[in-house]
Amino acid sequence: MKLITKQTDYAVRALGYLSGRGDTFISSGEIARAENIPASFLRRIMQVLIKAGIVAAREGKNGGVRLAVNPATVRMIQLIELFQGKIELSDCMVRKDICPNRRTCALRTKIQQAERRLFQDIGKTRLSELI
Amino acid sequence: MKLITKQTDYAVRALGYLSGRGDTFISSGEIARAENIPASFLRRIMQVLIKAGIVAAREGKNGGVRLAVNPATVRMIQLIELFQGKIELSDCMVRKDICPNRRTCALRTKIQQAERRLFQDIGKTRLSELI
DNA sequence: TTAAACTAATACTAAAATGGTGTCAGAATG
DNA sequence: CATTCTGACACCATTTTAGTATTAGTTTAA
Repeated sequence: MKLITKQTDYAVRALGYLSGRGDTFISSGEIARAENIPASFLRRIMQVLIKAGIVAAREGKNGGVRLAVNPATVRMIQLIELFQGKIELSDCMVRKDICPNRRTCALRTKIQQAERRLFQDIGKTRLSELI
Repeated sequence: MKLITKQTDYAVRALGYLSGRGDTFISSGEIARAENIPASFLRRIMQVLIKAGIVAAREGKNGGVRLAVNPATVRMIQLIELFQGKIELSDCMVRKDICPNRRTCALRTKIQQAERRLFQDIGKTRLSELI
């Protein structure tokens, strides 16, 4: 059971790398080499970050990517949801039909409690705190 | 992203059912019907619980399963690890070679914090609290 | 003005995890 | 001895995750 997939992990590392490089555009290739991430995989990851507005891209030679926001405004929960989808915990919260005694399902309550905590802990952590 | 898979979910529901039935042996089939769980799937799940010593089985006609331990001693973390494996969070904690700057990896620290909390919240929850 | 170094977009494949089924054997019971 | 169970697996389908590749288009610099 993994809480953080490679995509999220790679994204954090790439963003960390970028945050140390100011305003200059860095190529995905350079990041991939430096952080030991498969290059084409990282490119796809970058495109997600670009569409999310977290990094900005510049095409062409000497192009690349750079942070588009202050690292203090990027939260782990945003990255996790971007690459792993919303935290669902268990189907019984999503597909309400499958749990016969849903109303009194105590597991559900417990799990929701845990969810709230998880949001507090890794969720609200800012990218700036990681670098 | 899911914290609880169906196997774990089914296991909890089955154990909940058993906990209301005292010392008599109940067939997997009956539990499956009552809790709306695919029968053969539940059978496989029960075998795991049996091997883990959480339920005891009796073969043959009028056989079945029953709780082998006090529900208060069964913790969610045990069930999660049984069916979903240990909580690993990210590879950078497991395969120490892949993260180049592991020593100062701040994500690692944060994630470990979250892990501890997660253990407290759903992990240490007792089966008896869920039923 | 063209080659080189980039991103954009997306299709594709491989591997692993998850969810679910089926079967054959053997034990207990009535 | 037929029925109702578990034991022990092998098998399959689907989804998720990881990773590769390809074609097109943009920018720059020689």
